[in-house]
Amino acid sequence: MLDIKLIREKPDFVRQRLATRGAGDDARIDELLKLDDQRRKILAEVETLKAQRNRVSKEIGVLMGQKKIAEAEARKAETKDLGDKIAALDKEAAQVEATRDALMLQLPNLPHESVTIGKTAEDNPVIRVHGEKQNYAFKPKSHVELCESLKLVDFARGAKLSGSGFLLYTNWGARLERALIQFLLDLHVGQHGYTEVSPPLMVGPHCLEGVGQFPKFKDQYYGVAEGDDKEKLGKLYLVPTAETPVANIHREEILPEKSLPVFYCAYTPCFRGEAGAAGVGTRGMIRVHQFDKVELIKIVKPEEGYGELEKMVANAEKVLQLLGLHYRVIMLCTGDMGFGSAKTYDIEVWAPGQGTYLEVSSCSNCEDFQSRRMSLRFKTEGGDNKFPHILNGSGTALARLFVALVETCQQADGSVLIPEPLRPYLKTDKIAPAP
RNA sequence: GGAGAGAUGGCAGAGUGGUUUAACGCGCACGCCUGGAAAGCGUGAAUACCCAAAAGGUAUCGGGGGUUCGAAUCCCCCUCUCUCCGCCA
Repeated sequence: MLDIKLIREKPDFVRQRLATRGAGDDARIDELLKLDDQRRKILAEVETLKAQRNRVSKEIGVLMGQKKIAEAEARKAETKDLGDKIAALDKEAAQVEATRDALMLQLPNLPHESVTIGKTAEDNPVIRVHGEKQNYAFKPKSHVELCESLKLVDFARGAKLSGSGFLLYTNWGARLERALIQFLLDLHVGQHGYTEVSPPLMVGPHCLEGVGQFPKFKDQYYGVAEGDDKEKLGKLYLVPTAETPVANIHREEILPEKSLPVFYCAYTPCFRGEAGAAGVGTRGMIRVHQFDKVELIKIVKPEEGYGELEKMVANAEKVLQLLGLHYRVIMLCTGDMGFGSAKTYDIEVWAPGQGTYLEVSSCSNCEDFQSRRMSLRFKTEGGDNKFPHILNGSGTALARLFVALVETCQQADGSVLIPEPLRPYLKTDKIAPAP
């Protein structure tokens, strides 16, 4: 959520920054300014009336204490209609405020000034490249072939259970997935200073709203567990990413300044509807409805936000470096960035069997956009309350890391050679076809 | 799932319709006192919003609604916590 004061004071600046995303939000800014003005006028009026009522009520109390009943009754009659006026204005103010707030929730974050202006993914600049595409003495197979021949994933039976886009990992495939999760958690917790958390996999709508996934992308997520009484319990949603529960851990809190920065690391499965997305339903593991991910979250002071973003990207890159995978880091241009982000880097790993780069990590600084939405603040030593920057990054997404790993490490004989750092976790150095 | 109890400031805890402007205490910050500290004394200290600012005002006693001139207090609904029973990985 943007700062209403910023919109009030610098509407042209806000309009101009929003325009770099490619959406015309001018009408909405105008509407917001109008509603904001209305609300303030009503408030000024109703608060004056309330002050008057409070004063009279107190006087009546004093008269009652002095047993001057007749006088008290007279004052009561005098102020009888004050309450009706107040109730009407209160209602009006609440309506205007609700409309204003609903509109506020729909406005995306302002891109940071360092972000490249652009429209689509083609405008995303490549920031750096690590390693290079390997040469194979044979034609590298796709992960689908490798998974079938090595019996790592049973695509057909996964689809039988839950439809296309759901994976049944089997035998060494299941073990590789588990080994990767463990490897990633140990790396970030042991080497990079994150604290591991294991959050609920279902969250209320307020958490999705807090990180900016609601209200705009409501049909992307799986709603479940409506409970006995739908009206009563409301809906819970399967987490689309660990960011949703973990970034919300300190919602509606005021943290002491000395408790910052907070670094969290969490493994969860991620559930996504992927409604209308290209590639769902095709074979393979590139785009699925459920995948595993290890997520990194940072809550930091505003002045540290962008420094910490660079470190977070480096933490995610370390994963690929240790596994010996070729990748590149790109910056998302203004038109391609997510709703809540002010600046985003994507890490794309090379998958030789696919002949493409796959996005395995997305690291964003949302600045105070999310902390405003969830009302998370910290108190400075000077006693001021401020909104911290909240950062999120994948470290990394698993299904695609799995793909890049088996495709990159495949051998001429059809086996997959396990990278050194992963061997203690998988307890083998090679996955070979059954004889 | 059943029964009961509860939710008040950083903590603890009074407060059953009107000087409550939320007592008393502990803890915290600052000041006085002191060689320095403790004790003692004094002052301050929540969150959001309105107002250009200051002064001031409004709201908030788990959340929402109601009664009333006036609600922490009375009524209704909800959420959460604790105890006991049942069920259960």
